Amino acid sequence: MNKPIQARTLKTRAKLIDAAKAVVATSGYEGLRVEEVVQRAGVAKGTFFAHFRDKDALMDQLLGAEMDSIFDALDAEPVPDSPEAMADALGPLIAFMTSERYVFDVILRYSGAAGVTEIGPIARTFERQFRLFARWTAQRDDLPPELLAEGIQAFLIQAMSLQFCALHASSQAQDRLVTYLRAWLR
Amino acid sequence: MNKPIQARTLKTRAKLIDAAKAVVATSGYEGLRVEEVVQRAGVAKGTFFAHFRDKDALMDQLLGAEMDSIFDALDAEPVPDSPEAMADALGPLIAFMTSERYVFDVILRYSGAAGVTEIGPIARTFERQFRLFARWTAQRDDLPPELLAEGIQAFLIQAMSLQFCALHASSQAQDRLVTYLRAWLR
DNA sequence: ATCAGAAAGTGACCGCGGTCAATAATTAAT
DNA sequence: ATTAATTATTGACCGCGGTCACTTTCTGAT
Repeated sequence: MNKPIQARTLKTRAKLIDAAKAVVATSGYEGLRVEEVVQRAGVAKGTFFAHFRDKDALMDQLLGAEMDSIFDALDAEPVPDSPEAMADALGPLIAFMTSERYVFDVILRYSGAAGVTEIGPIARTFERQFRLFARWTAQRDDLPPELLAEGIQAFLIQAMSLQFCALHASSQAQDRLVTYLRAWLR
Repeated sequence: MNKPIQARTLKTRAKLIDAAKAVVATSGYEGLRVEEVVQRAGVAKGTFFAHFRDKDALMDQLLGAEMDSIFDALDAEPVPDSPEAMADALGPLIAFMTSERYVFDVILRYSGAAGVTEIGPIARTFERQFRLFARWTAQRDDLPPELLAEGIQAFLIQAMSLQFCALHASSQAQDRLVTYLRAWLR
């Protein structure tokens, strides 16, 4: 019933998030160290883990927020009318998700519900993604939009995964995605 | 030119692998600790890392070997003639890859070339998988088998990923895969 | 104002993956 | 057989994520 969140708590959490963003800005997501975050925030290490279950939970927040802003922009755009337009619209998302190998791994790991318990920010963005893709394919009558949307999700992951193979050059993910979508939405 | 591998080296490596398998048998892949492996093998910790770049490299070996034996069986089977038959044939692979969340994560992480440098056992099994799927779809004339094979790979990953979502019951991965394949191979 | 109980914060400590200078075993050349 | 060079092994040590018994701060009741 009564759960009065103390102002102190919000302040500390904000300090931690701000510090984390600053660290990411200079060292990247992979280079983030909890110790450095708490130093910048001016709190003890234990405090960090009172606010985040573990380091991944912080990543979940940071990456989820970043992806949310990307989806905000995507939701505002008109429905793309071709595989090329779709892949084009997904450019920013692809760029972010493949910006670091570590980022891609964390997002994949959290794309489903993280634990069995709680659904985090990243998992929520995958629901947004699903709804977006279902909207993009809503006017089709050959297959249900939900199925088409899941397919697009699968191909998007596939295209980005191949990005990290030594064999494939970078920034080709969009091209591969176009090939997949042409076949899937034909 | 001359790279005479000492007999001692092979013996130590075998001891490490055997010890690792024993640990996995009792504690699972996730429960494996390098310290316990070296204790069982009767060598020092440093020796482990002289034989494997890191813990993941050992996992690469272990998981890759396990998957290889699964593909040996798959290669011997006749080409499945329906989505149901395909999903059925993939049962053992799905069961293994989703046996532990940790296993699934490691396999995904190593499915592409691990580093830029070397292509490991797990990555090799994905090439086998690709060739197998291309063989399964070789007689079709609507789309190139390579593309169809990549699609099957994508949907297989998608089906297994959803397995780990809190929302979806277990052992449904095969059913989902059938739905995907019906649409993809229609 | 005072005090009890709850919530937030602290930092020494632990577990475990990974490193490296030193040492031991092996091989090849004389 | 002796020696020199190479290769394998060792274990003390480090980095970093995560824990927990304890202290400090807050809040609401009297």
